Amino acid sequence: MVEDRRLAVLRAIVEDYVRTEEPVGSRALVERHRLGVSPATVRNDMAALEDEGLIAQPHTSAGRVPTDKGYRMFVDRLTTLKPMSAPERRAIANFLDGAVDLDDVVQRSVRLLSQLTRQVAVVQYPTLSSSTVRHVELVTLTPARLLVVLILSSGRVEQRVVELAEGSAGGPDVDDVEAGVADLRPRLLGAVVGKRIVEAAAALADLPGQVREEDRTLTTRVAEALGDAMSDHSAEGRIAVGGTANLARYGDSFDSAVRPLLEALEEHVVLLKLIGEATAGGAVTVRIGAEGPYHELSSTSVVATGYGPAEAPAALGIVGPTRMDYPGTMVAVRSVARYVSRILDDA
Amino acid sequence: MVEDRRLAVLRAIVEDYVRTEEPVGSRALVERHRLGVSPATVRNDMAALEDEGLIAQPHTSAGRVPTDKGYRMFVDRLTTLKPMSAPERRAIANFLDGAVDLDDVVQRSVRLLSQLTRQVAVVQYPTLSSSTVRHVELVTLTPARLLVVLILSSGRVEQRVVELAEGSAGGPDVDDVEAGVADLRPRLLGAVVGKRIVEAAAALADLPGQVREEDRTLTTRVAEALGDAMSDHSAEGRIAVGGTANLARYGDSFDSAVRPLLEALEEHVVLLKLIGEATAGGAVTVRIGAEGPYHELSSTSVVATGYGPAEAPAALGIVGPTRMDYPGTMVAVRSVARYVSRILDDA
DNA sequence: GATTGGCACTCGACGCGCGGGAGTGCCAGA
DNA sequence: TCTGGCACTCCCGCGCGTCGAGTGCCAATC
Repeated sequence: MVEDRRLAVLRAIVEDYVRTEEPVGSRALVERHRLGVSPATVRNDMAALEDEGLIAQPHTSAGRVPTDKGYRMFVDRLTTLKPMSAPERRAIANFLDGAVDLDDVVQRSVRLLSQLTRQVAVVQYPTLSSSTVRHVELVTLTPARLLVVLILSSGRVEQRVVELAEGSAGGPDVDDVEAGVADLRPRLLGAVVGKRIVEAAAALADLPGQVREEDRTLTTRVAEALGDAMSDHSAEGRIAVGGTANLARYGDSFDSAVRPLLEALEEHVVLLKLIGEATAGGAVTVRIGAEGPYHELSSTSVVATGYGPAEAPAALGIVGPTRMDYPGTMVAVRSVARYVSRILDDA
Repeated sequence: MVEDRRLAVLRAIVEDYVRTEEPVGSRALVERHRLGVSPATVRNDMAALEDEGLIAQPHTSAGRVPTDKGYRMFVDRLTTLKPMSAPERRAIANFLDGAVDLDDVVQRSVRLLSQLTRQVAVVQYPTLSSSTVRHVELVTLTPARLLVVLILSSGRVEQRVVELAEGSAGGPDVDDVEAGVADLRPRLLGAVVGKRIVEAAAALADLPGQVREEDRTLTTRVAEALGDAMSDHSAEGRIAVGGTANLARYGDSFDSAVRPLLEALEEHVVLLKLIGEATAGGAVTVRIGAEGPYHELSSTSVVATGYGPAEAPAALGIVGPTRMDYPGTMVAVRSVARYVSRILDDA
């Protein structure tokens, strides 16, 4: 009973503080939330909540502010995620359905997510480790230069340029190269098409032994380039960031909060780590304030989730101040992730 | 003589103000710049400069600050660009030489530029209107779905998925499609390979009439997709932005300066326009404060230049506060543009 | 035992007044 | 044309007093 009301008070404090950005006092609380008790009672509850470390006051005789622990409690115990309204869902679907290719899907997702949440959005490109090789194309640009194009089932295309000239003085003969390429092409396709990236990469190693002596250098170079392209983008996905303009809404605490965040946003590796923990399971993960390893980001929270195929999920989410609308943000993140997953399935 | 000294005073004011970020007074000026005259004389010069609108004082009895017009004069008449030192050049070369493909070149350029200038860097992807079609590849993903890959001489790769199923109830027959593709492939290559994008797009229009009746739908769809891919990225280049963290150094005037800038940075069209004026000629262009059409950006300057082939240059540059080190920034922009151009030539 | 009203207390926000000091403008003399 | 001197302006920082929101605690009440 009493315990219940205390949690209600906590919830009210979080909600008001998120809205007003100002410490909230006992009177304002009872006025806005019909708690059915007097300010004095709320004060007692507040004292108890403060003892538990869930709220704090910036200075004596100021209102209360939720601590990280308080937000955590709020998110874990006090949040019920309402599904989005039908019009909202339709808007999301419309926005994402216009995408023409994978790049576009990611770009649109970032944009959408940042607009929905009014925070900085981060979307990881789908990881490719589980995608398969759809096609490989060899194009001779010049006699001494070969373009290798790798097309994956995810729709992703990687390309590498292979130099053949170095070493031999005058560069190789045009016809030799063409002949070599013609010989190599079917073997290459046979070796890798349809396989998962890891397996395809392994199969590449055997290729040089299977071709004519004079094509060995060519084959080795091509295999290297392909292996490079495969490992490059299977290991860790690239990242798209959007909605940086929302940082301008960080009213106070600019230096302490925005500067390190701007730096983190450029360090894609850090970002990846931040949102990457969220890929497991279907749930939306929330990291609040200093809970993570980056103490510079102690006043920012991360709301993220995985999307895409269950066996190789990518991450997507937002980064914002600890003082944020968690329920709304979580719903938005979840919705976008679902729609993007669906689109990727269809593609 | 007198005129010369006045300009020297202006230069000194600009230099000091850029360094200290504070209005500069007559005494400090003579102390730091060995002008050979007394503060009183400098004061007279300052009054004259103020009459000409080149400097202003934030309030009575404060030091002077350059106006946009003052910066303009400084840039136009008082700036001699020193070439970068050998080690600096080598550092740039090293940094850019590691790039593996076009994307990487652009990414690295943005990064390099933002680090050199400590400003927000913007690099336009090379425009493709003048590049030629190197290769087109058709890959059947499923019987009802075809992947069209367009490879350009610039190293850029575009892809589109073509749906064949809609309309016909059960979807087309596998063999039919394969046959159609086999028939189409050589015609397609013959029609577009080696041509500039514009010409290739025109040639596409004639294709459907040249194939067998039963392949007409297929051909039309493919031609549409290719045309789409061509026009999409020939009209206006994409843009890469980096060094946003440098915005955190905007000491004062955060709301008035950083917010609109952050917004502009997300509007790539606006950015393109900002730096795009700079493509003509080899020179570095400087837009100072409100000289441009965007009055929200009245306290920011743009330093940009063209790079790449003379007949179809792309733009690259930085955006920063009007109070910036113009000579240093201009040299950095110029150097990076030159190196990138060279790399693109080689590739 | 929980709740409530009352009351003293704390402490930041705000407005005000007041030197100090940097910087200017102007003038007379060199 | 330059220079030293001098009066003037006005921002900045400081200290002070007031105000008010908010708390903590206690005794009374349900």
